[in-house]
Amino acid sequence: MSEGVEWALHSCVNLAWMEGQAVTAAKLAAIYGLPAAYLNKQLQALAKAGILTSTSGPRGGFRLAREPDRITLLDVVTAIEGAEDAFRCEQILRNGPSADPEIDYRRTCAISIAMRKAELAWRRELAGQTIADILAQVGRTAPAAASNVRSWFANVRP
Amino acid sequence: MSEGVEWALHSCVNLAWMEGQAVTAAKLAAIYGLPAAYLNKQLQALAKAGILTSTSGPRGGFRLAREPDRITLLDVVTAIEGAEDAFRCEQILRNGPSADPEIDYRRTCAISIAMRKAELAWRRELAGQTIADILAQVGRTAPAAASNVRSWFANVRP
DNA sequence: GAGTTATTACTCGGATAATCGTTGTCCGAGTAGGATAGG
DNA sequence: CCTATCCTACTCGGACAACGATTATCCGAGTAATAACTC
Repeated sequence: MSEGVEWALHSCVNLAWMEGQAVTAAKLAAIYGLPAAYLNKQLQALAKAGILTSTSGPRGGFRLAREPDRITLLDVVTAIEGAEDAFRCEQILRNGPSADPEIDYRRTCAISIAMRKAELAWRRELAGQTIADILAQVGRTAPAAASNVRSWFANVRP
Repeated sequence: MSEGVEWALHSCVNLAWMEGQAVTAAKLAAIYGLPAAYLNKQLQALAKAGILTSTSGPRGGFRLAREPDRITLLDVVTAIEGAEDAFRCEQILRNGPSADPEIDYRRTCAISIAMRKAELAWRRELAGQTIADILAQVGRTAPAAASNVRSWFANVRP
């Protein structure tokens, strides 16, 4: 899985803590020492997926497009990784001795079905967790994190 | 996910139908028109994981190392893809403003925990399905497949 | 002083390379079966 | 005819390239704040 997923999730959490204030890609990258231009690329993907909104020019940057409890982890992962399954059935049965050109083996092949079942379980788990859940969890285990991030963004050299 | 997973799973099913008779990598590849040398690589991984046994020389080949109901889909996927999680937490929090060198963020970071939870759901689903389950499912939907494969292996040019 | 305009610095956005993992290929080590020669 | 030895063909096993995706970088289009200028 792309490393950008981790960056995107942490960026969403940080943006949630900024409560609607726009933050530039450069600052979001600097907080963890990430390459700014590349993180920018990931944030663009999030914007294209409707998770973030972007504004250009001075005082511009990114902000969450909707409330944290409306953003699931699956939304973020799908925005970065794409919507297709990790296991993609190539229908190799079409070249086998029992092949039938009429059949769509992505729907009938027992292996494909079993793998898809596992993938759906994964997706269901991700869809059941939102950015708000992450915020709440961090609020319990590391209550200082939110204000630390806010003051860091306030004091960082522009 | 590597395409070799699909090949490995189908090969395991075909080997199960051969009931202990050794089949060469070349034949297993020819049945679906796959590159023989590359499939051989995947089968080696399965052998190293203890899922298959391999014998060299004439009349050699691969066979299942244990009964199909003792081989889970997770066993096969792990043998090909490796044991580490798809989402690997790089602990970027270590570079953040609230960093603590003592903390192992792979265990405490809320994002890491949430992603791991989804991954475990995926693994649980795969671990709950065996090659025998696939065989049973195919036996219901395409009863001719097993004998088709057996006669194909019997008649194929050596 | 207020409004308007030109400027300027800043930010995203997409186009462009570098790196790494997956995919694909090849040849050598080892083995088992069979042919062969001897008893 | 039986047995032991040699040989041959076959198969796995790991070492060696090619391709593609991910990772990383750079510069241009657009924008909003700012400063200057006019009335």
